[in-house]
Amino acid sequence: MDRTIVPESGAKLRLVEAAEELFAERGFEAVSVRDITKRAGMNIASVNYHFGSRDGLVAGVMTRYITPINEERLARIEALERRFSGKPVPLEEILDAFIRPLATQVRKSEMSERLFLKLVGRMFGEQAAAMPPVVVEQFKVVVTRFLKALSKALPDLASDEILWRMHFVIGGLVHAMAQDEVLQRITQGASGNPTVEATLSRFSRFAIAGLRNGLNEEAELVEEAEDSPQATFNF
Amino acid sequence: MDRTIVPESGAKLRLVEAAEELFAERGFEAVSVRDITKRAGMNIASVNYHFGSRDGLVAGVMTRYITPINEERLARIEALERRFSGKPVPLEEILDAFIRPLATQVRKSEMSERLFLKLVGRMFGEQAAAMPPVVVEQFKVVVTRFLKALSKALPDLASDEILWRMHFVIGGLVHAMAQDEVLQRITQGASGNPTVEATLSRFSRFAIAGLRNGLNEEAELVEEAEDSPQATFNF
DNA sequence: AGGTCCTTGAATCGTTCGTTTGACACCCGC
DNA sequence: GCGGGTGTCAAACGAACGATTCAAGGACCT
Repeated sequence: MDRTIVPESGAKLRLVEAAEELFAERGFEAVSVRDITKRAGMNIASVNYHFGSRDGLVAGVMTRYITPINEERLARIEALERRFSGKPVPLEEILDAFIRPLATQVRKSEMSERLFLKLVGRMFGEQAAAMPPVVVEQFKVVVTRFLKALSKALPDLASDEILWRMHFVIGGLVHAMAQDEVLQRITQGASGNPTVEATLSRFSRFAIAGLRNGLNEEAELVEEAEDSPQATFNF
Repeated sequence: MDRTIVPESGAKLRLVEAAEELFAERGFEAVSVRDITKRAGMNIASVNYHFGSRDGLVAGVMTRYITPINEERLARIEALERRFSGKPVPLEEILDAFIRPLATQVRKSEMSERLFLKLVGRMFGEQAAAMPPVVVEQFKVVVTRFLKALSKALPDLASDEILWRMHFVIGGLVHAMAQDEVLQRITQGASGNPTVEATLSRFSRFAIAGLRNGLNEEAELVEEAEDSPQATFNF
């Protein structure tokens, strides 16, 4: 028994693939090992044999999907910093390096686009606390790296503020990915069936504006009252 | 037995209050009726007696918290439209009418600020599908009403696009509320312990910029390639 | 052919879950 | 003072859960 996280043997692979689909469809907590092994056409004991426990399988699924995304993020941001050789990388490029890996990895997946995005979205929405330490550590590296790049791109913003805005960005991203049926229900299907590319593109434009908020603007339209900017959130 | 949604009798109230705290702390699915009745100091059967089922209690909790928020949202947007008498309401005011009720209702709550926001955040993040029909219907009204106001405030934006951006806004809001420990962990506590007001204020500024993106801008800094704006999300 | 290791099979473990039951106490109007 | 709701109680229900057990299979090497 090799209890490696990323599966290679056929049996482990079949289990993760069955688990992925079910997790994406119903959520992590609503799927039992019996559901998973049934879909995979395997015995109930196989999960515990190959992954040690149900949590081990969950960790395997998460690692399998988040690791390549974060690796591509790091590769992209490093390439950008090399390309701009010390100079600040434009905000658009940084955010692109953060979001685009979701689109490129979805193409490599066996799952449909919709299920893939739901799965990744659910990982943050429901199971942020259950992420395997390897993934958490990797995510810390990603955040640190991107924070540094963002600080150079937005020199007038405190790093606290950048972190907050990144937090909002991630939230919108996760929500948009995992809760698409909310939008479908509210709009009664008026928004069509957008592709992953289109949705992420739409989101990118939204997020960039939010990240850059308050900078590089003429402030000619913001008729805000400037008094007590901290005591109220009336802008 | 009165199986009304919003509790009035002492016993029902004690149950919802105990349930609220536990749901906020651990999430909806991780709390059993035994946990709830134990904290409330009541018998296991009391949940089924007073609410019909565990789901009935969940619905009661949701209704109790979301209903006043949505009612205040509607009251605020109607007051704004009256005040501006047909003219477009400024975007800042609209978003304020959407977000501020979270802050005003949190003050009326018995729970701590942090738990309250986590609870409301979890309702959308985990349990969007389990919302009682009353709340869903009310939320549709809110969305419709705010969409109309936003369409007038952002006349150059298609209503599809506005809906998408509202979706992103709600996602960021939910994520910021429910997943605050993610930020805490990543920043290692460097961001301090912000108040609800400060967090919502910070978020409002972010969201307004995202909503207004592409409009009222000089576009002097956006060095985007204008070709094939749909096929890629590289801006 | 025999032996070893890896993998699967069916059955079952103990636990926890939401829910139900039936007895018991209380209160209040007739 | 007495019957009929109303609420609470301990106890138990059946179902589902993750995990474990142990025997049997099967591949591979000597």
